Parts: sequence; structure tokens; C-alpha cells
Amino acid sequence: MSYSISQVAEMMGITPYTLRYYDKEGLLPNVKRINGIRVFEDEDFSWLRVLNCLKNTGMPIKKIKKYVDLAKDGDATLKERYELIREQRQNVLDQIDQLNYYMKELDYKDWYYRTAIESGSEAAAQEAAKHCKGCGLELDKAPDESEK
Amino acid sequence: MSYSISQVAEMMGITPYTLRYYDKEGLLPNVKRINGIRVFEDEDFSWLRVLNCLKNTGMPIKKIKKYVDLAKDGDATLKERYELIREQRQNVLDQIDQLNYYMKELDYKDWYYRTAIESGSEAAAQEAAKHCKGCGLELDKAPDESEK
DNA sequence: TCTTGACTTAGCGTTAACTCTAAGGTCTAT
DNA sequence: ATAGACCTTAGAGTTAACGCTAAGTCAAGA
Repeated sequence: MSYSISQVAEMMGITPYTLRYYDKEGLLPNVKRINGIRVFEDEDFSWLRVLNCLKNTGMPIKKIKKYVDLAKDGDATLKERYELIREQRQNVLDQIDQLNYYMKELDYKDWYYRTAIESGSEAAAQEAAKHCKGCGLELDKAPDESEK
Repeated sequence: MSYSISQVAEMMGITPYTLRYYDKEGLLPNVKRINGIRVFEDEDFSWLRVLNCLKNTGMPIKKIKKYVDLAKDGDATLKERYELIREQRQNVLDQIDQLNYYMKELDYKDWYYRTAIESGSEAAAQEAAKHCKGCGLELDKAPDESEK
């Protein structure tokens, strides 16, 4: 099967503008054209899935482009591509750690507001927080968010 | 103890510019001034920690500002604030789900490149992927990323 | 044939979140 | 009392990632 840009956009939950933007930035190699019009084939979707993965895990467009360029150079760049993927993998692990850390804070806030609403005032929740050692959050440091 | 804007910036791993920007946007209520100069007290840090949490879990500045404004109105807004926190909590859970989903893709790529590098070519890894059912990834759909 | 609708490119506009510059005030030590 | 290292504001500039408009092309149907 083959698909138009709008169909692909719809399937991926983005706009055709965005897809054209990705194309302009060189993120869509190997997309065929008929009469100048982009025609997406099934093979393109496996790359679109990877693109989506990298994008949604926070990799900037320019770095994805770099990955595309490496892939174009074939087997000679296997190690470089591997390291790029490893780096992103670690990145995602760090992000998950960070989010789990912040979940504790949000869970505390959840408890805090439930307590406050129950007793009708925030002051009461603050009082409860002081006396209840178990309810709160321990303040270990946040996972390092110094990624460039 | 009290701290200058640069000290606080350093402690939070951001620039003084950013802190002033947050202040201008109304995200730093109750920060005292001496001779027009911001002076951060220990009490300010508990809010800075919450600010950091909301920001680093992806809440836009304007929504954080809304939260600040609600807090200013006291007990009358407890329920609204609770719901805002609940929403963000759910948001973070969704983000974690998404990241775990994409981890599977990255793990597959990791395996793929290791295989390719071992055997010296990408073609070999593609071949291995076809024959090895267990190594790959099952393509269930990604967790819904349609958050506005 | 002529309209409809989906596609094309070029390029300007938008938004969020900073980031920096310019011009100036204040405190401390020499 | 002057240099240096802080701080202040207003406001302009930057970056990423789009979003949109204008003007034009092309294929199919009434």
C-alpha cells in the first residue's frame, strides 16, 4: 500500500505541515515522489516509528538528522549509531528516574490537599504534616537533570 | 539564612536570568527585597522545590502561574489546586508509561546494532531479526500522547 | 471544460522559555 | 573615593518546533 502525506499525518497524530517540516530538515530520506508528490510506502513506516521514538523521548531534530546522515553512510557508521542509541537509551532511563522522583512530591501534595480539604483549611494540613512523620516525603536530591 | 539570586540560581542549576524571568511571570511570590534586591529565605525553598517539580514534569509557566494565583486566594481554592495537582500527577504517570514504551524500541535498536557490529554489517542484523522471534519488539500501540 | 480538492514550495508568523544587553544602583575593600 | 563585584529594570534577541498563507500544479469527476 501507499499513502499520502495527509494520511500518514493522521496516522501519526501530527499535521502535514509537521511532516513537510521534517522532510525539509532531512528527517525523511527515501520517501518516493510521483509527479513531485510524496508517496509513503509501508517500508517508510518502520523509520517513522523510530523517528517518533527519538522525537518523543526528547531528541532534538538536529540530532535526529545527524542519525539519519550516519545511516546513509552505511556500515562504516554502525558504531557511531550504536553509541547514539545507547546515549538516548540512558537519557530515557534518567528521565524515568526523574519523573519517579517528582511523583513522590506530587503524591505528597495529593495527600496534603486531601487532608486540607477534609479538615477545611490548609493550616490544618500543615499542622498534620508536622506531626505525621510517615506521611511526608524524604528529601533526597533529585536525579541529575544536567543534560545538554 | 538568606541568599542572593545568584546563589539560589546556582543551587537550582539555572541562571539568574531564568529566576528573574520566573519572578517577572509571577512565579516567585513572597520573595523579600532589601534596597530593591531580592533576598531569598529558607521558606522560599519549599516553594522553589514545588516550582521545580511542576516545571520539570512539563507544566507550562502559565499554568504554574495559575497555581500560584490560586494559592494566593487561600482556602477557597483548595479543591481547584487539588485537581490541578491530580491532573499533573496523572500526566506524569502517562509520561512514564510512554517512556517505558519507547524504551522497548530503544532496547531493540540496542540489540540490533550490537548484532550488526558483531557480524560486521547491518544486513546481517536484519537477517537475524527476521529469524529470531524472541529478540524483537512487539508492536503494541504507543500510550496516547495526545495531551494538550 | 471547469471546478474541486489534495498536493507542492517559499517563506513569514507564532509560541514558549529563556538569554542577553544596556544603563544604572549599591556594597565592600583597598 | 574609587574599583570591582554584585545587584536592578526594560526590553530586544534567540532557539526550537512548528503553523500558516500565498501562489501554483495536477488528476478526477460533473
